Amino acid sequence: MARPKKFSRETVLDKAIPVFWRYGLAGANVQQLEAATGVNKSGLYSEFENKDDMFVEALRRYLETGPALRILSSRPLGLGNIEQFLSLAPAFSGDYAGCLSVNSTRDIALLPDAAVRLILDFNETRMAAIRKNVEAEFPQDQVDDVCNLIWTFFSGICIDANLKADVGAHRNRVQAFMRLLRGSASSGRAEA
Amino acid sequence: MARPKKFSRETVLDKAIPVFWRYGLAGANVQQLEAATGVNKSGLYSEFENKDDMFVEALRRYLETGPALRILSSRPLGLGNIEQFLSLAPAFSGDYAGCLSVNSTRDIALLPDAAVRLILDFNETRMAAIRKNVEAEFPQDQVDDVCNLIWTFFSGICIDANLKADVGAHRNRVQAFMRLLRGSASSGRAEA
DNA sequence: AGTATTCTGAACCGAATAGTTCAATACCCG
DNA sequence: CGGGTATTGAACTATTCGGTTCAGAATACT
Repeated sequence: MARPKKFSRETVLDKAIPVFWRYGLAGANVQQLEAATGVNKSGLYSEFENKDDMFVEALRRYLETGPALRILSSRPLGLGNIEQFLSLAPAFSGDYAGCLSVNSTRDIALLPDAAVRLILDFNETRMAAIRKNVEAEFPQDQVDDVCNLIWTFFSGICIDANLKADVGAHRNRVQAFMRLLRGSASSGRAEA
Repeated sequence: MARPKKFSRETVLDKAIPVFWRYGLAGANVQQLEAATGVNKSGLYSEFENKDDMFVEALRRYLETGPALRILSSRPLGLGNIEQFLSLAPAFSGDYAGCLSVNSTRDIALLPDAAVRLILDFNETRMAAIRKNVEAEFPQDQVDDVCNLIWTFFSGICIDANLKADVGAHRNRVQAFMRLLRGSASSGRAEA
């Protein structure tokens, strides 16, 4: 009957993600999005409202398909999951590293409301997932602090990844941080 | 003889800094810079080559006048300086928070070479200053790791500050991190 | 007042931008 | 083959952008 779709919304978004990742919403232009997705401007604008919409949908897909929540909810809960999260959630695949969501918090002043909401909402659910793992290993009165430390550390890793995507250095840093956390966990329980 | 200068290069840069800080190089436009500095476009372009140049000079001035190195080299060296650095270096003055340099590493793909060099160079000297303080309190084999932790934590703080500039939460996070560090320092020395 | 300098305002330019439109074509399937 | 949809290409608009130019106003000193 008819010609079938050559591209799916999802694959287009997957290819648009690295562009926004690297250049941000303001820094990315439609030509780059055409080149990266392999889809014509006409095609893009038939699938998305505008560049902002494209960005929001890319960010949504990024957050939905990313490994963070899956990693953080795997059993058993505990610092093992945190280590996995810190190791794997900031992607180090080929060209780009870090995290689109963390990068985007830097651009927060320029983002459409929908994107800001996505970021804030996901920050909450991600933090809740982190917390469940922390609660499994730390006394209650330390949980807040440890969660904040983990999140801050994660953000720092992601930003630094823009500068140099060095897998080895990344692993070392995560391990050093985990040693610190584990030391704190055991001494914390010893005190309790 | 002649009309004296109404604005100085330095005050203009000081007023331009928050604009780049908040919107980034790509996200800031000349109109915003005019409004923020109170200087006409003609005036700006008589003082600076172009927008890129304005950004580079703003970043340079930011790094030169910022408190980081001063804090980190005050005597005695040690974790006290680190705490001061983490507490004060990310500015929380009024509207804007975080750090222009950290924010700019997110935009690294769009920055002029001179800006990239500024960031990398200052990262090195800043890291060297951090290291001197760490060496005063940690056994040699832990120094690298601890330095990386501190820097990563700092970056994380700065990025998160774009989202919510909460002075109280900031202080709590720094203190929690310092507790962790101090615990590690004492146990590290005990082991040695 | 006269003069040298600073600064502004506004007009202007070319390039790049996001976004629209539509005719032409590629494609699949019955 | 032919009908119908997916996609492209290109032309086009409108806006914004960075950047230039320059005449004239503001200012301070002699």
